[in-house]
Amino acid sequence: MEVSNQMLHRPIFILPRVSFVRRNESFWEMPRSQCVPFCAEIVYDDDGFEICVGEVFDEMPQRTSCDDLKDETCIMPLGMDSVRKVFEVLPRKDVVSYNTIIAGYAQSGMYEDGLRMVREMGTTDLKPDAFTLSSVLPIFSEYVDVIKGKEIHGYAIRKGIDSDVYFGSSLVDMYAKSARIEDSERVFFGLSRRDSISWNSLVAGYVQNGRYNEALRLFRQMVMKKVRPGPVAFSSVIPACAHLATLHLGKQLHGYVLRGGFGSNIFISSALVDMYSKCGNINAARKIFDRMNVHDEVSWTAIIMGYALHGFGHEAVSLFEEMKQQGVKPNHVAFVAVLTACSHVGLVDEAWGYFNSMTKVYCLNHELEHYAAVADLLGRAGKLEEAYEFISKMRVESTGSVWSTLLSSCSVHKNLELAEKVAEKIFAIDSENMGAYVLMCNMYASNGRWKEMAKLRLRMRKKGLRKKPACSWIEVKNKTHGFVSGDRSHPSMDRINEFLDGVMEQMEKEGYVADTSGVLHDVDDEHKRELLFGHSERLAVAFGIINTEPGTTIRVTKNIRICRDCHVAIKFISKITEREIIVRDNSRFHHFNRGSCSCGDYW
DNA sequence: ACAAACTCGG
Repeated sequence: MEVSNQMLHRPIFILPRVSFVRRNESFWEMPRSQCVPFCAEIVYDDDGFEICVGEVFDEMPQRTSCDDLKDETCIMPLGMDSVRKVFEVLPRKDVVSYNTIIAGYAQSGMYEDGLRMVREMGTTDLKPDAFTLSSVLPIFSEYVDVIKGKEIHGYAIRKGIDSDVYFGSSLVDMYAKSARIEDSERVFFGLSRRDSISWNSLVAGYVQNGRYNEALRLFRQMVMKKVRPGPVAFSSVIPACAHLATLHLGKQLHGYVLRGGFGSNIFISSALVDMYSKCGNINAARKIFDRMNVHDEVSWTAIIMGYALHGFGHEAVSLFEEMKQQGVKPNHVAFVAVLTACSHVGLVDEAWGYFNSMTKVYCLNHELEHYAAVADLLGRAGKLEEAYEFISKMRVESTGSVWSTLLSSCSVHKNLELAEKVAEKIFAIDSENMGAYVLMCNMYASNGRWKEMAKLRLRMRKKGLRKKPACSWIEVKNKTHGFVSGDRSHPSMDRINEFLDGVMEQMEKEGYVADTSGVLHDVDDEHKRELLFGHSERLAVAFGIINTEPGTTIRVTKNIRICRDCHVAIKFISKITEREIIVRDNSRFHHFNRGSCSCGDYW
């Protein structure tokens, strides 16, 4: 097989950072009888985590020793060279000895050698069996070579070994890693026997393809079928909670993990750190991080990114320094995290230092993500021209998305002239970039340039592009409620409006003036204000307040950036109702408390 | 045979 450089550096699938929990598909809306809780809630105190006893305690997995052993015992593996020497002097080679050496090569990442052995095996009378093929398939998952993978699948069908459990799991994984999740499903549901690894393969596959709801649903099915999830299952499924920002599910999984005795597994702990921070609880994330025995670059990155997301850039930067001090070498993801942290608080000089140290000290290439982070940083800091120059001179091919960040900065800093220039760049690369159309429409609207706006809208319509609705969601009593901007179909709509009207009066007394500049429509101010009041984040916040005890923290997640006026309004609401309100938009958290926001209005 | 972190924009 020919392996080009490009194949080795295959692109990672680009997945949405936040997914909306589809109302009809979320499984926590299943009838109570079908709903087996993973365990009771976690309780926090100063000493750490306590678990309440749940109703299905007896069903919980007991501590499995092998996982903990792996971390503590040091087994010196034989190098592949020695294995090869032993293999070569074998007087009689059979399928088993071939399988052993092929698996050895595949697991040590020596793919070419592995494949060579398969070919060599073909020249003898020996025929590859299910074990051979399960070792070979991961090679093609790694290369995302679905054509080769399918050849093997076909061969297995002819040999009648395609329903083998071992082989089936590799096959599910191979299709999933090649972004063909439907094929994974087909294979999985066609298996005559499934073990915990086959279940895990599909759960992990769903997560890798951004199908988080499906992943959670399958995980639940697995638990209900009494297939006990092991450590690998948890490290696959917890990220799904992180992406969906479903804190209560994540907490339940955490409880399950502790009971199963997987608490010291570094994969799971890192996933939990990430989950808690993405769900808005940075303190819990820190607590788990501090309790870990060892930290690798992944766990450091998770906590650094967590602080970055929450706007604590200085904390993030000092953790990055601490990581280096402890001898953990930052990789390119760690740099993405620290640059993001700088960008969220405007640490321009520090960011340049890190950006330059990547190539000069750590021999890491600047990748698109790093350029994007710096471009974003410059844009947010108002250095629009500098950002423009920077992106133009990038040493990787620029994408519409990097320009989009700048376009957004132009809109924040109200620079229409540059915005038009940037928008043209975007449309040249990607003529169907929705974000750019929407932002430009917004900018024309706020400048009262209705004619240009109408022209742009016509262009959009001709291309058949439609604006994706903004939506927000909130968990109340273990149920997720979604709100779409302007959508009045929620059963509690009357109470929500009543609440908002009441709070509005007080807000105006305290000096709130609606900022209607962000409203896209050419309508009078009164109507604009009404539109603002239909914004999804406001509906979700209001719903949360009227349905929870006084003093409860409100956590809302939104699929796009929080609107400027809503940001002001929620500050007032937090003061008037004496609530802490945490809004997660697509790029960060806003902690509203006593009339101010943790972002310091820098976003 | 299955596992953790990844920028920005709408």
